[in-house]
Amino acid sequence: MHDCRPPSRALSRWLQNFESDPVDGRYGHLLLVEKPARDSDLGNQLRPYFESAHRDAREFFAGEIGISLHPDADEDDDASLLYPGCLPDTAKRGLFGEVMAGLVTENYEFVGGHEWSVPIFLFRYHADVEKYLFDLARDAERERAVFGRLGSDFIGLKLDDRGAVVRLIVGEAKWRGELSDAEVETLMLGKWKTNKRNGQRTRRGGIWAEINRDIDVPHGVRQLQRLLRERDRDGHAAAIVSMDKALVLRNPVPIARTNLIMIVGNGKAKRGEGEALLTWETIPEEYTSPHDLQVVEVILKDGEDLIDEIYDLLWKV
DNA sequence: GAACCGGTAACACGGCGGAT
DNA sequence: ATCCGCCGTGTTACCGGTTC
Repeated sequence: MHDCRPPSRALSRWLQNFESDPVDGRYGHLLLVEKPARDSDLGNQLRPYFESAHRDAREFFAGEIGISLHPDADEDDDASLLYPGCLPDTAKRGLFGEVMAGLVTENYEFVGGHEWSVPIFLFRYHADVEKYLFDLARDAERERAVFGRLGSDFIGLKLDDRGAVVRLIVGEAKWRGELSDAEVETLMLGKWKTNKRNGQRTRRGGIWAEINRDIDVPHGVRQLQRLLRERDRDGHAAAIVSMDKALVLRNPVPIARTNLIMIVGNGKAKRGEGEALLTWETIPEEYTSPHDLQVVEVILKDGEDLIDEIYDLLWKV
């Protein structure tokens, strides 16, 4: 289980927050900007949280692929094959965004003031990672791109005092090396596509489209429930039951939901002080879902260096 | 019904050319 | 010279349509 508290003090030293009042009680916007001087020890301060977030998947993949996690396993080579450090850079960037989504959810106050908990991360369901690791373990030369996780990137829960789930937070996390205006627009609205027949250009996909059409109880909830059942059946008995009620096909019991959009990356060169990527004064007009919306933007400088540093540190002595 | 083709989806980076 | 917008690259899986 994921049991590491977010490193609050490290976060407040690292990031400056620009918080704005919720709009209509249902839209929250939080801008987090990296402060000029990054603490040289920051990687170490974030490391326990990242290890906690990836622990389930690491154990799971090691078992599936047939690699021992034991330190004196006598096969030093195995260390280089271990999740998540062995993944290609692009995959690590994506993972970083997803872990950060959990980190900010647990650490900052979001729209509605709910208290969120992230019992476990869903990284083991990153099906293509498993295949990548399997191939890599048998052919060290093997290098290729890793296909992204399908479905929602991140699920968090709000539990009542009996431990039942009363609200979900469903997150979509994106990393981009350069958060230019065009890049953000593409991210939110989708890529330009040209219709071959009439030559018309339209945008397709994007975060807005994805989040607007997402089903109320996404597949990630089933995955989360399976994980809880396997890892901590007794500790989360009430949560498992309440998720069952929401997941049945006939007459499901609805669970309130908050959507989270998490954009993390390097700021564009000509970024103004406190400048946000998305509007915060009003609910973005592209958003049509009835659920509450929380946007978090994390603006870094040379974020790749930090990501590489963190993932190099994980599970190293 | 099986086998094939092309297109789309998801993830992110790299490079080109034009604008500042 | 630098920044920015746009398009192409690589990967797996699944969709619909066409052909045998």
